[in-house]
Amino acid sequence: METDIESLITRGVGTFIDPEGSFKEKLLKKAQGEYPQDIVIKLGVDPSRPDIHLGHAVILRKLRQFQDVGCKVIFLVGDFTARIGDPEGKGKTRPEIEQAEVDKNAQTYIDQVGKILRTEDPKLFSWIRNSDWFTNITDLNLPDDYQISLDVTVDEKTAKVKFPPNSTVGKAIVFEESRMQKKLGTPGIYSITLNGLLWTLRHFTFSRLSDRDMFQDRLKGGGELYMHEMLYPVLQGIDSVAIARIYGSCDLEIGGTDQTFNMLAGRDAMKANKIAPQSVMSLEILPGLDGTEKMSKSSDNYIAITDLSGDMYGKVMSIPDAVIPQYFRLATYTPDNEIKNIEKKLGENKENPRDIKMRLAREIVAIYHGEEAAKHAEEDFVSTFRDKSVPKDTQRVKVSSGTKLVDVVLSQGLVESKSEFARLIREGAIRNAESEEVISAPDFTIEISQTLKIGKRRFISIEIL
RNA sequence: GCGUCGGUGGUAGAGUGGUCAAUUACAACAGACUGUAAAUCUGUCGCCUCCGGGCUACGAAGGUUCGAAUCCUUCCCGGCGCACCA
Repeated sequence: METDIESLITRGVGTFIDPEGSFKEKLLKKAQGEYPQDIVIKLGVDPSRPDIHLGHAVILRKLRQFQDVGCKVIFLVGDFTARIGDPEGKGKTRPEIEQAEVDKNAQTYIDQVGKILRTEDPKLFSWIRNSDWFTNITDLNLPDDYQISLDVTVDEKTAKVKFPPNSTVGKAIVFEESRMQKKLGTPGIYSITLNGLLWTLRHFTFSRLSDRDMFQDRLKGGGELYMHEMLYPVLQGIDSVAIARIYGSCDLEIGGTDQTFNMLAGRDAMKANKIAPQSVMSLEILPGLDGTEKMSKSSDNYIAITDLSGDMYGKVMSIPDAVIPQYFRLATYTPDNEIKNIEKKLGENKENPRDIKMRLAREIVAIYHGEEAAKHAEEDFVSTFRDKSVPKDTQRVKVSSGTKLVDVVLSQGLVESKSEFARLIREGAIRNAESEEVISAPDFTIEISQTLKIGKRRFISIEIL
């Protein structure tokens, strides 16, 4: 058990800040069933993230391991901070509507996360938005047609009383009803006021906040640094305070290495509010498919955890050999000594790196789609790319005889335009999958059922009605 | 607010009246090769086409001109400098 815990706090970890050693101690006790309180671990998440990829998964998988020891994971949806950070600066807040939106996003997010984390058990998982304590009654601005009513009982008779949405009472009702903390059954509602914010700010200094590398780079480059950007770390810190108030404690915050500064600010904010400061764990960043850039949606070099098993397998196979060990370390559950072994093999050039990568791909697919799917994906990959035959899950379409190939392929979304089709024809990229016979006629029509191949990875099996 | 420099295709970034669907690099796609969708080399890379050409596009809207990404006007957005306020 001790070694598991050790691996839990070292593997793939960039920095682990636990000055009092208290977190590790709690963890060890928890593992032995001797720590009755919750160990609360915070992860800040973006309110608008539809696609979770393996980069996020590094953190999620770590969290899952913490859950397995019995820790409670809190997703902190930074909807408020995202809103003020928004350069569009939509000052008006329409909480009910936005919250419905945020809730929906959070739900799809949590659904995806459910592949990794245990999200069903309230003892092990919970989530909350930070607008819950950062938004005040006066921030509300409700649409005029919004219906607000309250059951009022007088002399044992109950009636629904309607209120104008932007009246004080109307806002108060919405405010009260939209508190997530209330649903979590917390004893009191924690809310941050200007007073509270300033109190916390007394413990921060300008030099420390502007010390952040990112800020320094910008200042040196003659760029601007806005006040609200400087306050970001403080607000995130206050989130930790809020979590501690709502859930009893906030023992650890986890994030990517790029979040280290912000997470450390949380410690200061907590100390300022006389709360035991959280420990901080930052995890190594997983490189993307190109092997150099950080895996991210904007670089389009990511493997989404919702990717189909075949795509996922193929994408893993496309990573450069150099990052194989990193992927094993960060994206699989392969034991550490096993990884050392793999690194050794790669270094000695004894085993074909392709085979090692295939194992990597298989393990990664298995995490998200199961062993069975991983096996299938591998078989498909081998047959498609090594033996150059048709994959099993080829897209199928039925057309009547005489239909133009362009139309089929276009309507099936295999090419984006007729121009692209013409190009592919010119390049000799379209061929019969079995006979390898190249189709070179731009106006080729479908007369018999056949399976066609466009390039290396696009397949379509066409059947005559 | 004043001044100044900018806003170009998926991204970066040339182009400053016709030869511009727009140099180049990256990304992407295809072909060859291979150990894989790696690397490398070659090609393609707005849309439509009866393959003659047509249409749409260089922040937005107008204008000048035979002709505008390129010149003018207004507007929107961004960088930088200065000032005002505190």
